[in-house]
Amino acid sequence: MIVIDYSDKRPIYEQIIERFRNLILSGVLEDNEKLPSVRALAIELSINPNTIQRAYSELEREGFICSVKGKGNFVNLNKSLMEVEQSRMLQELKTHLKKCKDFGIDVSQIEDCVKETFEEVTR
Amino acid sequence: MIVIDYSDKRPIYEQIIERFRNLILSGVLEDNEKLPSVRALAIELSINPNTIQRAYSELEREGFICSVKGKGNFVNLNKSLMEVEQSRMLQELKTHLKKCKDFGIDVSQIEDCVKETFEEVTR
Amino acid sequence: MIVIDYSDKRPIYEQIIERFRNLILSGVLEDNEKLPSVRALAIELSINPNTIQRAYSELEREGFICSVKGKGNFVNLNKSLMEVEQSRMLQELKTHLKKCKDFGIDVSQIEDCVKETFEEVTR
Amino acid sequence: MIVIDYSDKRPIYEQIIERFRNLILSGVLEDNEKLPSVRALAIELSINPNTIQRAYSELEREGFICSVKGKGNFVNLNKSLMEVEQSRMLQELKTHLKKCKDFGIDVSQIEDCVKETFEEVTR
DNA sequence: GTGGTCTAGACCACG
DNA sequence: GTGGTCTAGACCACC
Repeated sequence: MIVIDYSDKRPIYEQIIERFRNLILSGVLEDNEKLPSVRALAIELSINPNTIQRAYSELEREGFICSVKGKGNFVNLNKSLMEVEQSRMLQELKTHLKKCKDFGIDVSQIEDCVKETFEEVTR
Repeated sequence: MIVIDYSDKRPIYEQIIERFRNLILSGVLEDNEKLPSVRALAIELSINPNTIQRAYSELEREGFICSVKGKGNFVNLNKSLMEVEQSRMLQELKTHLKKCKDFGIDVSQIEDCVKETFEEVTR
Repeated sequence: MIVIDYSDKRPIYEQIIERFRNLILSGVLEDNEKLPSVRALAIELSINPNTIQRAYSELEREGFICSVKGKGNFVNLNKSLMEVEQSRMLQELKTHLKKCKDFGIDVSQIEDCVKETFEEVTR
Repeated sequence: MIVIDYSDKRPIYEQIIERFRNLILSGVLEDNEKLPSVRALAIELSINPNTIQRAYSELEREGFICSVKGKGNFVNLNKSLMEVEQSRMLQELKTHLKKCKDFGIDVSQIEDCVKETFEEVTR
């Protein structure tokens, strides 16, 4: 479920955070579903439990999961969170597009990209 | 011309690199144009000259500028470099679009974004 | 009567203790009134009976309830306990007010707060 | 400047956070002032640098300080932050007052408390 | 068993 | 010298 890319320059805990965020927002992990325990995941990924702990804490702070002492960590999906996240992504996309424009990339190339990505849905 | 954002978590030298790269690729800095000297820029931004030096070295390594001993650093724009950069950006865009799709963002919203950005060109 | 808030970071048993303390001190639960049995409450809240037991034990130790073997747990309201509790709350309030002052909050704002809260009594 | 209370049940890092928050919001630490370095403070308080680091990270996340790699941590006071914090405190106060009311504490006692606290200002 | 905190000590990137 | 990340191993409270 989770893969660590050691060639990635970002810290491990951040990779884990992003991965879970995606799994939750894309619906792979359902609401209230239990996440692997701190220790179990640490062993599975052969990394230190502290690193997992840190990732989970951050995810809880962001409202993606809910951690209950003695019980575990649970997915905490709520609509408003998804909306916030989506608008954040669109904002990022705009910045990116602006940069593409500045670099002289043509609209048609962008549109091809979009088509290509979203046609995969119909497959 | 160059602004440092201390709230930005990226290292200063990287901010400078990205800024120059953009200025060059977007055509604001013309081919063979002289860049500010290491010392002058360091004073202007009130940062360590080593940091500027590091940015310039990296830019030279990437082929964006050309450093001439005793004379200064000069923009070194060449076509193939631009093409490489453009294809890199499109690749990044694809990754981003894929993520948008996973998060349930609609194609129409993306298309609106694209239109919005590129209509600014005609203004 | 009792609600558990899993997003609350305090342990469950403490939430239960506080809730009962409030119910007793505010007079909702009358003197000598019988509390729900450990097992019944555990089932109702779908939590471990041990947790309820721990809360009841603590409440007994503090003198708020009285546990009678084979019969159940009963509210044990006595005047001195209320006075102790009230002075503790006033002490807490003072600490809080001190902090408000340090943060530059004006007296008038505090007074408005007080009025607002206690006017509700007359409704 | 910072004192750790080991009898306090809250974690050390939280005590440090709260202390700095107060020092900043009450104006003892001025804007852009440099905080003690992670290691220096750790030695001074004879605790682990990681614990200080955690406190500083949290303070940065909350927007109270700004940490710059290789330079240090700096106070980052902005008005909106203070307003948010003040309204948060008033909200807390309301909750507290509500509880006092429920426990049968008289308005006059509260008002005495308020007077007592704010008269100290004129001393 | 679970999560949460802390220590000790190491390594890295940055300025 | 600065902050940031990670590991190893420990202890605690909770359920």
